[in-house]
Amino acid sequence: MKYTNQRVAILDFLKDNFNHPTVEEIFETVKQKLPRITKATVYKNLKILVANGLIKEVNIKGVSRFEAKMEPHHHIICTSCGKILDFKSKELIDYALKMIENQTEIIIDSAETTFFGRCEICE
Amino acid sequence: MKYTNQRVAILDFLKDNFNHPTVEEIFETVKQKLPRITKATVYKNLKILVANGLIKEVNIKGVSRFEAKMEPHHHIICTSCGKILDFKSKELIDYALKMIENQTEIIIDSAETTFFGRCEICE
DNA sequence: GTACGTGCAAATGATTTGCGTTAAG
DNA sequence: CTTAACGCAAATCATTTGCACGTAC
Repeated sequence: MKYTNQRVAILDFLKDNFNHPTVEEIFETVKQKLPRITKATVYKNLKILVANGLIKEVNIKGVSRFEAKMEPHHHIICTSCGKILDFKSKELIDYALKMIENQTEIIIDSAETTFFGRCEICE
Repeated sequence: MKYTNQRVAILDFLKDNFNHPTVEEIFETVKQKLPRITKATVYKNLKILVANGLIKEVNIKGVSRFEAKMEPHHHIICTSCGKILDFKSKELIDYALKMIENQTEIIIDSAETTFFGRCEICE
C-alpha cells in the first residue's frame, strides 16, 4: 500500500477525530487540504485502510462510520443528541467471550457492542 | 395501523423465519403469496412495523435485516458461512449494564451485541 | 520506469417519494 | 364513508466501476 497524500490526510484526520465521522464528514474535511480529492477516492481509500487494519469501520443505525482507535471497545450512543462515546472494558469483553464459550461450540474472534441511552448532558 | 394483507404476510413470514432475512428476501417470499406487492410497499411496511415495536431491525455488515423475536438477545455471525445465530443471555446483558452504570453517568436503554466467529460446522 | 492510485463521469443498487387508486375498519 | 395503505414510476442517495492520467517508490 502506497502512502499517498490523500491516504495520509484521511489517516491523520481519523487519528485526531474521536467523533466516528461518516464518509461525508471525512470527505469534507480532507477536501480542505486537498481540494481536488473526490468522494470516490475517499471510498476507495477507506476500504483499503480498513483491509490493512489501520482503521475500523462501525455501522451505526445503518450509517458507516470510521475510527482509528484499534483496541477493542464498545460504543454508547445517546439517542437524544446522537453523540457516540467510546467505552472500554476488558472485563466486559472477557465476560462475554467466556459466556459464549461455555454455552456454545462457537469460536469467537471479535465482538461489537453498541449501547443506546441518554448521555449525562441529555438525560 | 391497519392490518393489511401485505403487512400480515410480512409479519407472518418474519415470525416463522429465524434467519434474519434482508428486505430482498422478505420481498421475494411475500411476493409468492401476494404477486402484486412491490418492494416500495415492503420498505414502507418494515419501517412501520419497526416503529410499532412489532419487529426489530438489525444492521449486520452494512446490510439491514429484520426479525420478529423481540426479547433482547445477541447475534453471532459465522465469518465463514455467513450464518447468523441468536444468543440469549440475561446474565450477559445485566453484566454489561451494571458495568456501564458503575463507570459512567449514562442511562442505558438497550444494547446490541454482534459477535464474529466460526460456527461448529465451519470451524 | 512501473505499478498503484487518482480524478472524473457514468453505472449500479438501495431506499424514498409523489400520486392516483384501492381496501381496511 | 373515510383515511391509511397500495402499486407504480420516478427521484434520490450512497457506493462502485472503468479508464486515461499522475505520482510514490
